[in-house]
Amino acid sequence: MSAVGRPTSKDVAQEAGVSQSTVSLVLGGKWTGRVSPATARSVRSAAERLGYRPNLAARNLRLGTTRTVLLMVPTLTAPFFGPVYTGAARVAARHGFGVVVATWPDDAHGPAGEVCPGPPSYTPPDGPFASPDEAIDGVLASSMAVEALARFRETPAVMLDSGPSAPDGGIPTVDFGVAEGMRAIAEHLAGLGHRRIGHVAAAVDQWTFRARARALAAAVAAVPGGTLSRSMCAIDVTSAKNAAGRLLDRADRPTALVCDDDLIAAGAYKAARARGLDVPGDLSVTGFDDVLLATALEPELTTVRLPAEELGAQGMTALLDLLSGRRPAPRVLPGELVPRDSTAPPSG
Amino acid sequence: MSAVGRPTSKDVAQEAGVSQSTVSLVLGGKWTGRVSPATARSVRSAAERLGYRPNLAARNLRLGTTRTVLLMVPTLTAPFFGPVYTGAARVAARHGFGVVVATWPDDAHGPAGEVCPGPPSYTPPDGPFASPDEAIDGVLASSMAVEALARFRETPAVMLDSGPSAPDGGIPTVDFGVAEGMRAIAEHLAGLGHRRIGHVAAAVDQWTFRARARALAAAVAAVPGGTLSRSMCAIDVTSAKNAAGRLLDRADRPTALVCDDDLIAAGAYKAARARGLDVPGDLSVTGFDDVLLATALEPELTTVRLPAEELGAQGMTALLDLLSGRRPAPRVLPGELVPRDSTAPPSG
DNA sequence: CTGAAAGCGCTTACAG
DNA sequence: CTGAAAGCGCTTACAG
Repeated sequence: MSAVGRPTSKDVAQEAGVSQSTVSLVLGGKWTGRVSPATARSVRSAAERLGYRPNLAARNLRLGTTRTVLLMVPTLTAPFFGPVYTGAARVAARHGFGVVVATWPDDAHGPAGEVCPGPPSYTPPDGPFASPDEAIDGVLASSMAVEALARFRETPAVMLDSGPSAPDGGIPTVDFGVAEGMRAIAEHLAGLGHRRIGHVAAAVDQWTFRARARALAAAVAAVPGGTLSRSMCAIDVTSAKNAAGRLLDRADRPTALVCDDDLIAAGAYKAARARGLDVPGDLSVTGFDDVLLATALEPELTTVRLPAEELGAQGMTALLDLLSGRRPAPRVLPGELVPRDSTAPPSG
Repeated sequence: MSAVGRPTSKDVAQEAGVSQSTVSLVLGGKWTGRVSPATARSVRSAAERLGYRPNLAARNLRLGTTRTVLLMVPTLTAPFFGPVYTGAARVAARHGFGVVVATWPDDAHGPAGEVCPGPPSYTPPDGPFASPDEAIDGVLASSMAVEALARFRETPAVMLDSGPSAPDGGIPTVDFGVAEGMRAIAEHLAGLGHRRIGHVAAAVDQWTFRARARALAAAVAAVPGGTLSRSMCAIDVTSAKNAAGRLLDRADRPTALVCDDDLIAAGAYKAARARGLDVPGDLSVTGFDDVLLATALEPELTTVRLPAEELGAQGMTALLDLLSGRRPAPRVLPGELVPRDSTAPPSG
């Protein structure tokens, strides 16, 4: 073994008394019929003895491939994206790929000028140098604008939860059946007898929220006597509470609040209780996504389950297809209505 | 530019009419005083024209470093670890490092035999080959057993939220002041007049939970007349509800339930309401962590705020120190009691 | 069955 | 100020 640092295949070769190429053959699993079993055994044991781990940079350089895929998500702080990662990583692992996560830059940059004194200083070189996370074979981009993919012009990519792409040679997509989900909610509420619906909508410029708003509007319009009011908010409890409150303070108060997200529904609960309104007795509330929170709330939330882990898994499958030269067809994962205890017939 | 694939520095050199080494010097930002400004300009513009991006594998191989750090967390599905990543990534980015995330293997492997037909098949080579995520300079390991670090024997590592390490040359650590936090909760409850305390404890073999149990037991023992009962559960709402229920059904029902985690507290709320007990009128409940859920619940949860993002940031700072040859001192981030509406004096 | 050699695309002495 | 060359540690034809 060389004087310093990790052992290389050369060190293993020397230890085993064979050539470096033989080591590579054996440890790469391509030796059968080319290397004698006895030699193979001795190589393996030498590698073991030295604690040999191959240098991935060298292999990647030689192979021109990294067997690594980048998953881009808006944030890891929202409860939705953990499962997306989990699903993607599971499928990737089965095919010998790794997944690295990147969040939008603004997620990685907190308020300026805080935190931790005295780390080593490093000035990134000027010039068009890549950040470390770009040694990848492909990218899985979730819940983003198509334009944001521009920097990956040359990289095989699949878009997740971003809406259908251009029909002509567009990027492969995997989406949720958001419109069907919203329609199911509207029909559920209409079936209970609700007519005055309020939409507590996320003020986030993403396809998924535009699709939700569009679908809800259409579905309510299809209900005889159905009316829709809307209030926008950020995806946090306080903002949602305020937005829901605005709807509840109207003269023609809605009997049901359709929320764009489970967290927003939590805010709606608060707005209701602050006004002495019982959920679901005086007001029905629905969520969207079915994250953990939905069953932690009381009453448990009627919502639409979006299979986030499946989104990651299907997206990774599509990307692996793409990397193998196939053209995956667009996929849509159905959202499923999960009726729980936050919806009931309107009172009075 | 070569017939196929991305342009290399050689292509840029040819385009600019200079040598490859000059390109490397210029784009690496090490040219001042060694290359004429005019040449530098022409190199830059050639690189731009060709859309040149350096090959990271080659650079890593040459430099023997990847400027990438691995963050190991138990799961990304729990709301706690997103912020840890965010804090770590923010500090890393400031120093030109990237962060890749790995979860415990069991997080990446769902139920067998499901999902997605027909992806390209790949059999990982036998032998001691690394998975793609191991081309790293160091590791940040959160909330894990020290033993699990064995595979990183040779890799600089910092342990997060895993308890103090061996005093002699142990791995650097960043921990939360979990014991102080638990003590603050106990004192808060004692101050309100509570004596019969129930502990709804996470049945998870991690330092942080052992420390919570130990600290709570000691703090309750220090209260005159204080008694502690305990019930264990998994960290999910249903399991927590059952465990809390067992405590509430005892003859000497506790007047306060101390929960190891905010999600467990949500289960405790449910157990209370199922028995017609008002929180906090009939029963005080406390959580731990202060995740989003804490303020989504009603009443809002009295809990201990653990600065998860700061844990990631401080951990990364320590790791960068370590990579620079310094020995970071162990750090403890204080947990802060956040009194909200789920605690009150005991009734009767 | 085994080994010598080329080459992936960089960075960095070294020579001029 | 600029270029030719070595070498990081692999994989894979190719020759024997």
